[in-house]
Amino acid sequence: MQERYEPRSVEREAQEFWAARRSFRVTEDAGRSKFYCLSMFPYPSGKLHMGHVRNYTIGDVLTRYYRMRGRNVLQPMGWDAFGLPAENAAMANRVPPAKWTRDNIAYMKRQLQSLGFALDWERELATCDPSYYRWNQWLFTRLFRKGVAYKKTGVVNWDPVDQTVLANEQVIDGRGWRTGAPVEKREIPMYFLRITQYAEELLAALDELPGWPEQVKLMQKNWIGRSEGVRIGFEYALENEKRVLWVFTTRADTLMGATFMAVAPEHPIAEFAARRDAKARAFVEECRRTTVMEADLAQIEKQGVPAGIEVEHPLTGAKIPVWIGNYVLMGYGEGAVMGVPAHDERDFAFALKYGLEVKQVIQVPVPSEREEDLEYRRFSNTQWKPWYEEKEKGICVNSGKYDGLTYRAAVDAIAADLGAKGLGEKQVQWRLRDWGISRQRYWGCPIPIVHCPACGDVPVPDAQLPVVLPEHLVPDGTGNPLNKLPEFVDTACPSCGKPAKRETDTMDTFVDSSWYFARYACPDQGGAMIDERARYWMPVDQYIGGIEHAILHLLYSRFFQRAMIDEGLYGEVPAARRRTLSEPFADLLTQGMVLAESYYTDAGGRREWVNPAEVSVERDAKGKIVAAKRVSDGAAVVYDGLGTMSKSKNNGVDPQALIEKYGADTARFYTMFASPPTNTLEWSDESVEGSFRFLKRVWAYCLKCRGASGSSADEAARKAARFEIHSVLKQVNYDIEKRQLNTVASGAMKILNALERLDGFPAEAGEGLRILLRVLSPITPHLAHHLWRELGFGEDVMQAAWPDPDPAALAQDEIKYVVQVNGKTRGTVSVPAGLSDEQTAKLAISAVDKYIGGKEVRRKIVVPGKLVNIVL
RNA sequence: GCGAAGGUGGCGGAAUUGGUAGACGCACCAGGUUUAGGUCCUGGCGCUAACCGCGUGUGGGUUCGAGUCCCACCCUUCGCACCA
Repeated sequence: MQERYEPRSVEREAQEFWAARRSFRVTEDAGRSKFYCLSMFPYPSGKLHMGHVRNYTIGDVLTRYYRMRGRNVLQPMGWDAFGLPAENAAMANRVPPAKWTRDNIAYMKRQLQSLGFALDWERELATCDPSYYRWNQWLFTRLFRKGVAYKKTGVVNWDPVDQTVLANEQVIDGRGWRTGAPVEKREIPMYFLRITQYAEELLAALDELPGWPEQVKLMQKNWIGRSEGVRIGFEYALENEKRVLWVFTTRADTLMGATFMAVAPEHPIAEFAARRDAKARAFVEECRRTTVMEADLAQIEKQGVPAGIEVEHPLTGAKIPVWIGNYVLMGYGEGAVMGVPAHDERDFAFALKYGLEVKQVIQVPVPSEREEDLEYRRFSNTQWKPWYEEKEKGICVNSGKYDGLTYRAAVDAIAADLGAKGLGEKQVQWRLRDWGISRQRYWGCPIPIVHCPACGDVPVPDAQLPVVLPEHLVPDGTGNPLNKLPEFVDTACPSCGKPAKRETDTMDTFVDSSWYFARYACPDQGGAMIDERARYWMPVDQYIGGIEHAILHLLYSRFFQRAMIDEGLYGEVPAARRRTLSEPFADLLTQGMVLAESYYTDAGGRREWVNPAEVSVERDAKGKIVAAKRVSDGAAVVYDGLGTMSKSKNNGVDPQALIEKYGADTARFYTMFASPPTNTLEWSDESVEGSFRFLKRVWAYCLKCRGASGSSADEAARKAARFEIHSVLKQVNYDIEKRQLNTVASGAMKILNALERLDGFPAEAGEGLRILLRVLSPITPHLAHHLWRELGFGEDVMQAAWPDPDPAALAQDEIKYVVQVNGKTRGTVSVPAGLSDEQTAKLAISAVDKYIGGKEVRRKIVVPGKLVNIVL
């Protein structure tokens, strides 16, 4: 055994051992309980970052732990390989995206392997391979024929100079990121997936996902956004034709207070008004230009113009003016609202600006005296407070036959009356919209549709799949290069055989990642999307990834899983199994971000970012940071706080450099030890050093232990050491099940501390060391593997069973009690096991005699095995 | 604005059901080995001059006993945001 711990050779040797034995290959085994442990697959951006290391280490620790617990564990890896960065890199370097992507995959795969993850590489997949994406296409054609996929026009960001579609993140301050040209909204035909068909189920099933963080479930709930209300029709006449303007409201009880209508600028009425009236046209035009991002909308002042139309109140027959309002969203409800200024904050602001009537129809119990209500009172000449500032909904007033009704009763009555006239019904509205999957991009999965002048949009038949993406193209920033490739575009109609044009749009890359987890079960399956092996492995038992995917990726995957089940891809699924199988990820762990400090030098207002590794800090006697400077030249640097690692702030830590300096095991140990998995991790080079120091101490202890035997430790000391080690082990086993991996790492440290306190190497030391190496093996697998063999404990620590504490070791002859007087801790006392509470209390009183000082003992509280509280 | 999570030493963080607050580590201090430095080893380390004092964001409460439970408030972070 080497004197010094040399991670490089230890890790190479262990990795060769695993490779030679194909240690991580897994097959289906009906006789064993399966555990599918999955980390979100990476986008092959070039090289691994610390977030990857953290993510994959968490997954690997759990994988190795459950393996040692006897489960049949699958942990695969693959590549989310389509996407925009490859096109950008291609433009910058004039390299085809395919080559750039595959080079990156090769490099990052070596990095992952150097970290020693227990991955079954025989299941590796990349979404840019035709063998993978053909099944995107295959499923799409199925869904298209069923109507779950369909075509309609959708709004995109259009760069008029490059003649190309921009992603939201490519629009900066309303301008194209490359050209600086003002971005336009443009309507183009797109393909959609009818995720709304599953809205009800996707929402309801969230309540049956105990393994998901509440936060994520809530975000999904809000995203799906179910609300109950009433759809109300307002009749009007236009060009001698009777029409109805429909609105949706959750507050039908305020219908009697509607004094105007507001429609979205994209609403047919607005478009009609724009054709007829110059002012309306100008307003609609301006709205189209102003913004693409919906979030900005909230900041803009409410504005509108009259549409020149009046509608009829469905209950009173009163004439109500219609306005075009910039605050009305076309994409929600009917794209039109009834304006009830007295009881809606937005309607009120709008009415205030344009002098529209305010009519109170709800009475709220407690009048408000608050300052901000005064203006309102002056305006409306009433003595009450707008309902939206109240928690209660109030009762109807000024509402004729509805006066006195509460919210629920009023909504029911009004809905019934509207229903009788055919001008309203109760309705459930969803915020969730259908998923537009068309991307006017080259580096993605081609949408398998052929446009035929005679037959229309024809899905490509199975026999002609996959529609292979040509890989030699280099985009130049002026639109999708597929459009300029006649051999791709020009084809024959699969239906009639006449000349036709192939669709050149590709799919949103979220499609690729919505089912990859199922494909890992059977990546070699050439004849089907998935096979019976997916039935064995699905659902994923533990999914691990970033919170940034809390909504889209996870929601789309939940949708896809259901669509795939409904397509019969999992065969006949009994109802009970359907519930568990529909949710692709039974347990979800969202790991926190990796943060680092950033520093800059300030030379005349110009910041130069200095890498934290090049900064030395000065501390006072208590360890507080008082100053910082750059090591190379002593220049003073300014601390800029913690943030995500980024190139712009020059505060990144390169995993590769870390591995080269300390080894993979230190990188793994540190990322586990520094912080609980779900918290942010604040990077500290000194703390990395501390983790390395611990691994060196483990090595040194094993080195000493190896040749030695015998001990001067007495029986009590040996027993105490054994008690401590097994106590720590009990805690470790509890912690790992609850995914608190930082305390698992510190538990390993505690075991080593206990071993080092023990003189010599009695049998208890050997036992403790076996426990230590097994506890360490998921976190630092190379080190544990090497030492396990060096000490002759066995051939392969991974094959050893995970340790459980020995109840005999945890049994004590004497129990230490904490003694409190009046609730304050005043000492401890050792009590032989098996004494009565009364006897224990007597011993406790004698131990803290001087705090009692002859006063009367009024009560004695004994918590068995823990403490005694003497109340005077 | 709405929603969620969280405030514990100089720092990261521990503390199953209320039961010795600060485990484990970093930083810092002292000593030792080596000595050019680092490595390595030993000890100390919430505040306080000290205590039988004070301490888990602030103020109340429940309890023999509160970081943990209840009420009110303050602050931070994250998510959503004109969704009718």
